[in-house]
Amino acid sequence: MTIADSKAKLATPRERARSQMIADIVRLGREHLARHGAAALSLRAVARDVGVVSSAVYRYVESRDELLTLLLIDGYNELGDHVDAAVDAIAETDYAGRFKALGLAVRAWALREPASYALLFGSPVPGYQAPGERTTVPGTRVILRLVGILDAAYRSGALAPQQGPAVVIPSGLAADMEAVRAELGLAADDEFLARGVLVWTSLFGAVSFEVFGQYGADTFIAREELFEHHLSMLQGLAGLREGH
Amino acid sequence: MTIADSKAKLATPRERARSQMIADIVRLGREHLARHGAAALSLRAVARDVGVVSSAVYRYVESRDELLTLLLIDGYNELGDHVDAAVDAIAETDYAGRFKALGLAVRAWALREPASYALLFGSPVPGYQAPGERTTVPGTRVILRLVGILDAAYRSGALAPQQGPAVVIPSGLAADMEAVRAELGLAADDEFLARGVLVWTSLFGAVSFEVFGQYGADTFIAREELFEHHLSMLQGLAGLREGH
DNA sequence: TGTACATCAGTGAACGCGCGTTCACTGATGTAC
DNA sequence: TGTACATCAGTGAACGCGCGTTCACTGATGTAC
Repeated sequence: MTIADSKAKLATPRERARSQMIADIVRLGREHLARHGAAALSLRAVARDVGVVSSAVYRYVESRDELLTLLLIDGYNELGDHVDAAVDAIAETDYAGRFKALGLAVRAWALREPASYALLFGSPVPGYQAPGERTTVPGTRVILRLVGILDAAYRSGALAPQQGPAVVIPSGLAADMEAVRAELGLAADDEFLARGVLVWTSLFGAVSFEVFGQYGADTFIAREELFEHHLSMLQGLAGLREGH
Repeated sequence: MTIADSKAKLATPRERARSQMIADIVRLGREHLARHGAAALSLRAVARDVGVVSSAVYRYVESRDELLTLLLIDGYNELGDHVDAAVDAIAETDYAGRFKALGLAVRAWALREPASYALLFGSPVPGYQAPGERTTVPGTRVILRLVGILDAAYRSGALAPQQGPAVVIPSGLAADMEAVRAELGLAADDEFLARGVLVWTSLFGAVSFEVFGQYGADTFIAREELFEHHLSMLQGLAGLREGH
C-alpha cells in the first residue's frame, strides 16, 4: 500500500496518524536537507525535530537510506508537479511557450528548494544508491515532459529545419537515438533528438550553475534575464519557432 | 610562502620533507575524496592513510576546512593545467579547434577525477565556504581560457554573425555584460557574450550530467560521440566556424 | 669541530560530540467474541 | 456493551563507532657560538 492510498482512504485513525507521521518525517527531513545537505542527513536529528525519540522513527522508515529515498521521490514529484502545472497552463500547440514554461518552472523550483535540487541533480550522495525501481518513474517526469513537447512539435511540423552545415551523426550515437525513439515511441529524427538532449543538459546546466553558485557572488546581477535569454537561445537550438 | 616556492628552492631537508608531507596529504586526501565524497572527508582518515597519527596533520593543515581548500585549489589547478595543455596544442588562430580541445579536456579530466570534479562543480559542501582570496584565481582559469578563445575569434572577425531573428538583450543583462567586458577587457558585443555564457554553462551541464549519472545506466552508450556532437552544436552556437 | 640550546615532527591520551541501529519495555489503541 | 487479547507507537538505555581538536610529551633535526 502506498502513502497516497492510505491517505486517500482515510482509513482507520491509526492509519491516518501513521501517514501523517510519515509526511512529517519527510517534511522535516527536507528542512534538514536544506540546512545541512544530503550527506549529513541524520535520522536522529530528524527525529528530534519531529519530537520523537530516535528509535521511534524506525517504526516508519527502515533506515537512513530509505529516508533519503523518500526525500528523493518527494523532490522529484514536487518538481514534476510544478513543471506539469506550468506547462499545462499554456496552450497545447504553443510548443515554444510550453518549453519556456517548463524551463522557468525548473529554475523557480530549484531556487526555492536548493537542497532538494542538489539531492536530485547535484553530486551523488556517497555510499547511497537510489533504488531504480522506486525512483525511475518520478525521476523521469521532467525529461519525458520535455521530450513530449519537442516530439509533438516535430510531428506537427512546427520545428524549424536545421540551420547551418549538416552535422554528421556517428553510428554509435545513431543507435542510441534509435533505442530512445523506440522506447518512447517518438517521431523525431536523430538530428532533432540529439539537439533535444543538448537542450536538456543545457537547461539543467544553467540552473545548476546558478543554484550551486558557480557564477560567483557579483557577476550577473540580472540572473532572471540571463536565464530567460538562455531559454530563448535553447528554444532556437531546439528548432522551436515563436508562437507556434 | 607557497608550496611551489618551497619546492622550487629545495631549501633545507626539513623544508623539503615538509612540502613532501603536504603533497602527500593532498594526494591521499584526493583519494579519500574519490571514495567517500567531500562531505565525508575526514582528517583522521587521511592521517591514517598518510601513516601518521591524526594530531600530526595539524602541523601542516590548520583544520579540516583548510584541507578542503587545499583540495579545491589542487583540483582547479589540475583541471586548469590539463585544459591549458590541450588548448595550447592547437594553433592559436584555430578558434573552433581550441574550443573543442577545451571541451574535451574538461570532460576527460572530469571522468578521470569524478570526485574532484564534484567538489569543484557539484553541490556545495554543507558548512564549508571557500575562501575567495585563495580560490578565485585557480577557480577562474577555465572560464578565462574559454573567454579568451571566443574574444580572440571575435576580434579577428572569425565569428559568424548571429543567425535567426534578433534576440533582444534586456537592460539589466546588458549592464552585466558591460561590467564583464570592462573587467576582462573584451571586445565582443552583448549578443556574443551572452551566447558565450550559455556555451559555458552548457558545456559543464553536459559534463555534469555524465559524471553525476543523470543519463541513467543504460541510455546513451556512445557517450563520447554524444559529447562531441554537443560540442559541435555549441561551437555553432558560439558562432565559431570550422577550421578558422 | 664540538657543545648548548632552540625549533620542529610526531606521539598518544583525552575531551565532548553525534551518529545508526537494536532491544526489551510500557501504555495506548484496536479487534474478536 | 463488556471483557480478553493482539497489535501497534513510542520510550529509554545501550552497543560500537568515528569524528575534530587540544595538549603535554619525547626525540630528532637544525642553529649559534
